[in-house]
Amino acid sequence: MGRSPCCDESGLKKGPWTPEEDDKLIKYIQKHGHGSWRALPKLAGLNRCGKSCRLRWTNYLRPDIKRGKFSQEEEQTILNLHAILGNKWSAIATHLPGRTDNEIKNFWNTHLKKKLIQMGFDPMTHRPRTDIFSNLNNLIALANLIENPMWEEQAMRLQAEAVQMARLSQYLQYISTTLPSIPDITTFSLLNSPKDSPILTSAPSLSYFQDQSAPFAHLPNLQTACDIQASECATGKNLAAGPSPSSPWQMPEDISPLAAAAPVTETSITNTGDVCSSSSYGGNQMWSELLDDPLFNEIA
DNA sequence: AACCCTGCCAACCGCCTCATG
DNA sequence: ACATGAGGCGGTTGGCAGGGT
Repeated sequence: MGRSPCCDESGLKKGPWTPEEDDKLIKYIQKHGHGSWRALPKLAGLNRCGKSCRLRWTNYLRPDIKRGKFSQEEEQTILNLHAILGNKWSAIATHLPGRTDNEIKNFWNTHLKKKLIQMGFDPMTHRPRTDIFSNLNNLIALANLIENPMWEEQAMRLQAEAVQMARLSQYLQYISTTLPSIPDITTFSLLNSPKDSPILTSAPSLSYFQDQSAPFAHLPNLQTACDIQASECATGKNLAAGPSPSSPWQMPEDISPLAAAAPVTETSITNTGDVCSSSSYGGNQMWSELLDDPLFNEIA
């Protein structure tokens, strides 16, 4: 127990790594493997603590690391997994080959968290924020739309089309990527260590995804709303790529909520009375939550 | 040109878990 | 059962780069 003393040792170099140090570390590990990280710095001729070497290797020097911008797909996966796992960056990283937990954590903190907040979602719970200020834009948009039925009609139509495309995409993705492992619930169970997994501590059943306690249970169900048959997707078999169609994040690239972040608050509000409205950003449920919010009632 | 602000990301810190004796 | 060390993890920070004034 207790913290590792290695970094407290004086005389060891800290801060950014030089190319020479990188070179030494790479050459040593390529030749001998990392073995004991604690012993490695001495053996490799580095004036660093083992922890620093390990971090440098796992986060930067490892040959299988994928660098550069996160793809839309990766972004989607992170959102989906974060909704289930929370800040379990290492668990999330296992589903993004070539990405490190540190990189994902940074990406989350600098990009995705902000996007969720901008969209009116709580980045921790992935639920619509119900405080009045975070929904102020939604309220304003709603007020505008009430006075503009033409726009509403247009938006409803567009959104219905988008939802159909999303479902089709999910279905294709499901067929192409997940079909070989249909009975394999490990897609989900892998998301977490066994002791933490709600799946494994309860009966490992697909019914989990329909359970109200499931992470996405609070989110709108596209299937019932829009009468599109893709029930297979609803089982959440392709969770890493998209937990279930009930997730607001489960969208193809071109119409992902993030890609469409700006119009979302408006289009989703537009359809508050439409059967398809729940397909984005919480839809009816989001508004019922908002309207049920004591703060809202107090102001009203 | 100089300064300030903001965003980004590599690296560090401190705690936790696990393995071992 | 307990103590200890090593590795792993998530949160935080420091410094750089780029943009704005």
